[in-house]
Amino acid sequence: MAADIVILTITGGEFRVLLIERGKDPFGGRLALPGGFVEADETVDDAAARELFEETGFEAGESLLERFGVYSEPDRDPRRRVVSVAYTALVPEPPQTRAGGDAAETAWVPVERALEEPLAFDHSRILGDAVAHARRRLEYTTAATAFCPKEFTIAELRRVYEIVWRTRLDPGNFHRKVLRIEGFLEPVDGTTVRNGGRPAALYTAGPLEWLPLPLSPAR
Amino acid sequence: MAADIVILTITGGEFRVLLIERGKDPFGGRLALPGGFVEADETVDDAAARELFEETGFEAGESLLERFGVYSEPDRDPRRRVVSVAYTALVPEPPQTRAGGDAAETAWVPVERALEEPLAFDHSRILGDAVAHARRRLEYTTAATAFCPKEFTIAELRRVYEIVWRTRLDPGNFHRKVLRIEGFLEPVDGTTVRNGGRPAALYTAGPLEWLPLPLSPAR
DNA sequence: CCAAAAGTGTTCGGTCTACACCCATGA
DNA sequence: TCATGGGTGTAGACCGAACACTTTTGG
Repeated sequence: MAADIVILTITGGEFRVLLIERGKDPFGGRLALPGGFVEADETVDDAAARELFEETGFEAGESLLERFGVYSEPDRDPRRRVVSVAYTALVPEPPQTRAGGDAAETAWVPVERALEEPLAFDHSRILGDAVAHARRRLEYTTAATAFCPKEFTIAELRRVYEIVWRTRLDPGNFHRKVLRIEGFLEPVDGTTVRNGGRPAALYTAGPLEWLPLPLSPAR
Repeated sequence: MAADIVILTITGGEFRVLLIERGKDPFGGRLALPGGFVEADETVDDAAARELFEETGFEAGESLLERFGVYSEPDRDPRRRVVSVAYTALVPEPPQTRAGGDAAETAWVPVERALEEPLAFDHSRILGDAVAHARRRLEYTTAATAFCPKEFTIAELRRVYEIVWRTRLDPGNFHRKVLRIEGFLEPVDGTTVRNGGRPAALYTAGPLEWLPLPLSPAR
């Protein structure tokens, strides 16, 4: 039993995933997803949270950690049978990745590029499923706020959707649309000018999890 | 590694789940979800499909079989550690349950009642999660057609939503709403009067999986 | 003053709700 | 002919897209 984790973030205007360069065979030199075995006294969720912390320093509560798949083909690991539970973690900003633990090289790779590259094991398939899952989650749930810092502006939230969906959204309409959804955003005092222009109001994520209607580009 | 399966259907105007009375301890005499261990040469999905067939005679393709959870608390089975992957199967009509295999008693229990009753192991929690999952799936996907026979009328489909959501839907509006969603329903020749009144047109499920907008009761 | 980003107003067209009404069968 | 459920028409409320416009900052 193992937990593999697809850690996604947005930096430099790009949608990125954290990959590790494998040192040893099998697949030595290839990029792979972070992951590890489940210990005897922990749940699979615990193992995923532990793995996330080891790689990024984020506690589970500071990110959106969600199981999305189970990979159990008997020969997916050439050495022996390993059933893997796969998770996505949506994290706010790539704090410099800690080159600790396994001492392997880690890198935030743009998702587009990672999808083209052949990864170790069946990780290409897992990554593809994870990205599809994340895009759908943004559509139906409030998951997008997990990519933002604790306090964020509506425009920053909009940019998350624009980058993940590769679309353009009308700033004015988006503004009203998200504010009308009760429980999505909670206002906080203060404004910021960190994006230039007129000072923008700050918000935090509200308690709502499922959107009452999809936030998709159009109908 | 085990697969537990929450087999849901609609009969007699009620939302029901297939439960098995356990013969042996632990939890002898209690009701439990069907389930079994994963063999060395199969995937977890295979194990779930096999279990479904053993209990109901349905092939995986004739139902909507979906993984929705992983239960891995180290002490969830008092005998030894068992990590269980949980599935929902939405099936059309309860063909008489085959009292084969384990020779245990099986019963289609109304979901409301099953949720109140204490089940074996952590199966009450699994059932609760499964029902919540199924209700949400009906909202966002075309899953409801899995409860209908191969050819069904729009009113039959409407009744699925009404029963699972415990609501009333306007027949006329529902009719137009689902027909307008491209890929949801495909017309077939012929009509039926099996529900009385004016003959109703027949449809089959189309290729669409995710609805472009939630089919919820109202906004 | 200008550029840039935030946020508001307004118009137009489509969609949903509610409910009236017609249709096609069996009894 | 009536009861029953299938299906269509329609008016009004509501909502979303498009886009013009105002606001508030930094340079």
